[in-house]
Amino acid sequence: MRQPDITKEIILNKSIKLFNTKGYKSTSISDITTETGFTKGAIYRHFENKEALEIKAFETMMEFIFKIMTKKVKQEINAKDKLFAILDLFESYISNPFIAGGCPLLNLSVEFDHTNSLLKNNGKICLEKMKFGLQNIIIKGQKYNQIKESVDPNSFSIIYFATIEGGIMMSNLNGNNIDILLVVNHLKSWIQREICT
Amino acid sequence: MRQPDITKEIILNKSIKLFNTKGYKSTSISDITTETGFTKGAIYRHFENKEALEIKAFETMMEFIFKIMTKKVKQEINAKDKLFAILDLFESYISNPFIAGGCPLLNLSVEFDHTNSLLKNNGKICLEKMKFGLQNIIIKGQKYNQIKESVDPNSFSIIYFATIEGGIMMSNLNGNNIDILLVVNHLKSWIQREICT
DNA sequence: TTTATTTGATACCAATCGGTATCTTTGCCT
DNA sequence: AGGCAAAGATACCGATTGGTATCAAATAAA
Repeated sequence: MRQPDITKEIILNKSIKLFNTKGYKSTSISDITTETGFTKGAIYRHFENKEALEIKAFETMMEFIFKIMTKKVKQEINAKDKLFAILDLFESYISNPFIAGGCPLLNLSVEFDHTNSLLKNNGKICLEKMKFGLQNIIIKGQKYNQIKESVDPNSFSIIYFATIEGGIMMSNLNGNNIDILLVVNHLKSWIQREICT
Repeated sequence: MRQPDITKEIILNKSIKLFNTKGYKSTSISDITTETGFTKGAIYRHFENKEALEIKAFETMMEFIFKIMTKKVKQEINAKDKLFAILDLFESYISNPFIAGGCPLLNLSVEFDHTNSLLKNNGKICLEKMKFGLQNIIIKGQKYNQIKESVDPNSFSIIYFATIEGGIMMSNLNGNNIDILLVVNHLKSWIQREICT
């Protein structure tokens, strides 16, 4: 029974897994055929070329992450709990990742470091979007007197995100979640002491 | 005038540049031939295969970084200044990097994420070595009453290093040193307030 | 100056890369 | 049931991959 929509979804999901673990360039079309069980004919029917598949894969991953984060954030009512909820998501990232292979944004930023590709630009946009979301938590928190007035939303978002990413990198290299756990707890204590009222 | 030692050094140095900017897998032998002006014959005379060249390149990069860091650290006499000296090294990393293409350890950890290659293991060892050096600064600092007794050397080294790596990643993606500068200043203020006596 | 050895250039190899043209099969529509 | 468009399999393409065998030139040893 042929189900083209499902076929496309399988190709996309398996590609996501491969791209985010092996890397974009290191994943060949035949890697995808062996992983999906479909042939090149099927892949190239649903996606114009490899780059289009890469872009769609990255976009899908980031949308997925944003969706999870937004949901968790909306469940909390005050700024501190929102920031903590995001940290809790990453705490067990290595042992129980919502996407295999680490942070797609980190992976992309390293692999397409030197290039001027479309994909790198999409990464930049996602980083901005991420920062924007974090800044909003701070700004709203300040409005309701939950966050100190002295906190700069832009600086905070950069430090918060950079620290998480570094923790993911180290945990990924070590193959356990000791490092990310430490980093998350450190951020929590910092937020409690220096950021919240 | 043939100078085999210099030839080998040129091949190694150009490979370092290419591996750390384009990535190991994405750098082909012919990339190296065009960059060096030498042919495959020359490359394979001096290095057994591509993997051997990759390993030697990574080793050389890390030795270089360790040497610079050790020198800077030894120039300072107390723990706070040692920690600050390392941060100063990274502060202008993007605009004036000592190795092009970002942190070799970060790059390697992302590219060889899923593998069990020799190279990834070398990365793990370097991370441990880096942590060991940072821990030593803390332990000696505690001995001379420069660092609070309550500071755990292991946790500190992880948080310190992770935060720097995250800053490098973001600055690399954005193509400027705004992010790493912010991260460095944040770490300095944290060290001043929470780590030093 | 002749000989031997090292160095690096040349020409090739099979395997794999991303991509395409073509063909069979499937399932929907009339 | 018959026709037809869409879906996916097959077989191929030129280019590039890491790697090797061989050869010429340059240097060192005699």
